[in-house]
Amino acid sequence: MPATKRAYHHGDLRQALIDAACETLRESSADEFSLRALARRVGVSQTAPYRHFETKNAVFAAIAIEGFRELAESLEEVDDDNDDYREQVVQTGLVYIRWSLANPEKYQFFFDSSMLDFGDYPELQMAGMACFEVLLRRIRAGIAAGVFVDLPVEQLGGTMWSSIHGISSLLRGKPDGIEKRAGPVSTAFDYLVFETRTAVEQMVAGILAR
Amino acid sequence: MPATKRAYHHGDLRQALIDAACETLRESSADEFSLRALARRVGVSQTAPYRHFETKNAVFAAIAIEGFRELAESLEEVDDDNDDYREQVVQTGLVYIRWSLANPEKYQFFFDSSMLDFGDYPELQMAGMACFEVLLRRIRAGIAAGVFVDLPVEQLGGTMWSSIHGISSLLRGKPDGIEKRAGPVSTAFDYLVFETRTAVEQMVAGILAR
DNA sequence: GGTATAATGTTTACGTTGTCAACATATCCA
DNA sequence: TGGATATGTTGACAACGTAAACATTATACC
Repeated sequence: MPATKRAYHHGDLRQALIDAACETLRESSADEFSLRALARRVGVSQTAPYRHFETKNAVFAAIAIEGFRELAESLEEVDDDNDDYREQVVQTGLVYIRWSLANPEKYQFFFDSSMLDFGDYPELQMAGMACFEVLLRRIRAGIAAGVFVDLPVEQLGGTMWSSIHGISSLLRGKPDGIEKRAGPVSTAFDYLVFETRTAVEQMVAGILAR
Repeated sequence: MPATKRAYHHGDLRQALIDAACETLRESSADEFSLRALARRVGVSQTAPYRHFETKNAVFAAIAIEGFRELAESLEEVDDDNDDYREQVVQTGLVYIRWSLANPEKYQFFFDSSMLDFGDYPELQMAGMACFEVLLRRIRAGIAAGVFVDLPVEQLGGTMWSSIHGISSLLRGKPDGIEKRAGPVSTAFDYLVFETRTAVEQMVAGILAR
């Protein structure tokens, strides 16, 4: 199937829908998102999307899957060709947070069960696990090297992922850079200003061998 | 306005709507929530809710406000009439997590900007801040006592709140008790089993004076 | 190459939703 | 007591998710 547009058949409607959906979700919130408006935006009939997605939520699932894969790629780019496991995990956290803030339209579906039931999308589960594995791998190396406390990697991984996700979640919607950035998502919480890097370092400090 | 039901006027429709909405939200997800169904459930006409809430989202805001106040109450119940500030903060975290898991229908709105723009509801901002203040107060005491690192309380508070929220968020929807509990929200992540208390202790360890 | 069949698109239709306007009834205060 | 105000109902509208029936294009096999 060539990439050129045809009059009737689109060419790659599925990906076009995902891309347009992401654009829409950058402009307005997910609960105002409409499949019909998406179809209009792409220039197809209102039921055309149903040839590629079973339901509206399946579009969200596809976006989340794409997101997990892109995030995994970003996490892989962190240099782990050295012995500073502490710094590796700090960097992994910072890249995670940076990515989540740069791609909120995808990240919002990662852990929001009100929109998406992961159980309905096995591919989504796999993509999420693969992403998490990158973090686990680095923590595992750090445990083996005696840098982190000698507990099951799942325990330390759970602590770290929770913490990092917590920051991403609370910072969502904030406009400034992440080096110095307002706290929770609401403007009312703006008096709570903290440095992201320091926060991540404190989180990692919690799992260091003592 | 007496509490008895009248034929035409309800008595306390506003609270009845909030309560029924919470029940509904325990049974199904927020994106299937319908104002009309809510009205039906309470036994009033489909536009009656508009005498008490400007929009559907205002119902969510009211639920979140009620939630923040209840959570603040729970957090206050933690014993802080002692000098063990580390344990105080650990307990605060555990109570927070426990409450969030026991009241997911309210907690889901606390930081989900796709459902709720805090900027639209100043009362919601205030309620959230009041909640967070309880944690800040205990951290502040710990800093003064030299138990936690000497950094701005907003910094440590940000780290702790993010971390704790992260756990709550990832554990949402899990059925088991929190002492030993599966990880992220999806079943696919169930291989990631970690102990909540240990995780919170590790998080607090990250802000201890060294 | 020509044709059956599958893939992909459109039109039409239905029931539900959020919300507005107009109207009805109950409560409260002068 | 009566008029203002709070609170309820009825009816209407446009938008939505999605199913069914139909149209067009691509593909696979002879």
